[in-house]
Amino acid sequence: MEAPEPGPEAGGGPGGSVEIDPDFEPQSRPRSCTWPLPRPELSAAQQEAGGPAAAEEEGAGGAAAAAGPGRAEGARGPGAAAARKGGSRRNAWGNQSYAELISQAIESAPEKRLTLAQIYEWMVRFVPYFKDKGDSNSSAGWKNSIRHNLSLHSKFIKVHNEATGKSSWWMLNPEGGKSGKAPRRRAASMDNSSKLAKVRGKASKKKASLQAAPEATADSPGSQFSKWPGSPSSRNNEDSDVWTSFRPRTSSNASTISARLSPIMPEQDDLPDEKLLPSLVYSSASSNVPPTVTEELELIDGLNLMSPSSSMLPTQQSASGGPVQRDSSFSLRTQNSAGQASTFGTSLFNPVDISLQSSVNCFSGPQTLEALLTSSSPPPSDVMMTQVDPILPQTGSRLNSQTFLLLGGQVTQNKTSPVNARGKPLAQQSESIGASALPSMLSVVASPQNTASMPTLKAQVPAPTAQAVHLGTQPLLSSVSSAPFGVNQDRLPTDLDVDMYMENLECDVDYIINSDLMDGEGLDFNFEPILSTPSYPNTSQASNHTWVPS
DNA sequence: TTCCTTAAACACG
DNA sequence: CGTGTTTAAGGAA
Repeated sequence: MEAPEPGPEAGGGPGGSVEIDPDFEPQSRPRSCTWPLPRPELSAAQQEAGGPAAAEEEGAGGAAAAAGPGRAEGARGPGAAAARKGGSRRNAWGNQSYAELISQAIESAPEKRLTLAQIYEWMVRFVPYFKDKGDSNSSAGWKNSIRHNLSLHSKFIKVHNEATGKSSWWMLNPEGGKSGKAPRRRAASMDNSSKLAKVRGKASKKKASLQAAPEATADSPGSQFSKWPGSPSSRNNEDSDVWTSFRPRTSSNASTISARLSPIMPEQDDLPDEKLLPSLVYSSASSNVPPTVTEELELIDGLNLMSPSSSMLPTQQSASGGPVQRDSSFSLRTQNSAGQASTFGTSLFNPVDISLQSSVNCFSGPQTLEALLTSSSPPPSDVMMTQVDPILPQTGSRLNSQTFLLLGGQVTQNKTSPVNARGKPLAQQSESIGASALPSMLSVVASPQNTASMPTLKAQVPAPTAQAVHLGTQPLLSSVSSAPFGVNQDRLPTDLDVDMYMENLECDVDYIINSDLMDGEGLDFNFEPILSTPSYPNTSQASNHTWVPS
């Protein structure tokens, strides 16, 4: 039924269109990277094939056609065709599974979060196979599959997004459970890895119709804990709403935790199970954050978040972009904006990119997170600074934690909720704060460079999680190695050196690596390019990139 | 067997 | 209607 897709892609018309390359990254992406991401399968596929995207498409096309019709068989049917090539394309679009594609999509987003619609968009834009069928109309089965994958795998987490009124954000679970299962290891080490080890109980079974407990539908916004009591950071809470609501994914691994904790009562009873909780707890331990929150924080934290609302650093983007329309996220083609052309990547995802992430310790309060996550609203939209640069070679490990902690900590306090007076006062505020406060902290940190120097701080913070610092991310600059910080530097405290930046960057990278690849297990794929690719190919997504998937 | 895709039913706003 | 969740089935490695 929904396979009407016709032949568009397959045959016909498309012939010409074929190359999406040009398509998706017309000019905008050149350096910046709209979606910082690497082409999904292109690289891989191409690599193998060696060539011609066209071929790919064609193959795909054919496959596509087939796919529609026959359920399962469709999938592979085409495969044969593909197979002929190198023998690898599993699906019409390449080797990657939906889950992988989704991951890439999310990864590619500046903030690592995307709405369902955006994910679709991404698919359409980057994966040749879907290119033709994207858009509107027939929601091909692929969309269904996307949804299915999102829900199914614990590797994806859903974050409530109320600002846009759209659907929730989908993010990658730091430790995610790769596939729907696999409890993997729980973090034994307290370093940072703990994250949530989810265990998948899998007891789901039927939901029957209603009897399902309330928790089943965690949809309820955060009614229960959204407000979690006693917000530690009570300082601000004007907007506290629901922010990330974990998706309980009942049957999935996540469910475990969520089921247990989230369902109700953030109270302390959550400790029943020795296994999971501990992990969660650790993070929150220091603060009073309710378990639930903790969890979230953790997750989020892992991904990237920022610290308290104010923590942001100065940014510059705002200048150029000026008014970024946050909500317009969809306007993919926002290139128009005054020259910014940040490409839709930005816009697509969401203009607002936060920036700094803090670790849990900061406890910045849900609100913050919320804000950030939901980002659409009052967040410091403009803040952004570094971004992940592909370059940074080594891995710095995590010394930054302190840095970041510092920032976080202090900032946290400072901040408050000024709310905006104008439109995006926050930004301003942050700026100010950033300017004044940060510098000092930074300087402090900077000097030492090592952890050793700051015992105190460290002590304060439990820091296991502190790994992530990650500052904003903005494609805009994407300065990458070339002139990256120039801009930022302006605004940033002079105290810092490039090194600092580097460190930050490192963090990013490192962090990313950790989070994304961390397990390494199955993921070797993609994003790496980002990191590894030293220079952006600009448009060339087609060639180069040799990261081989294993 | 397990992983993955596809399809579809069902709930929710 | 779009989102999300979940179950089921078939195919491939």
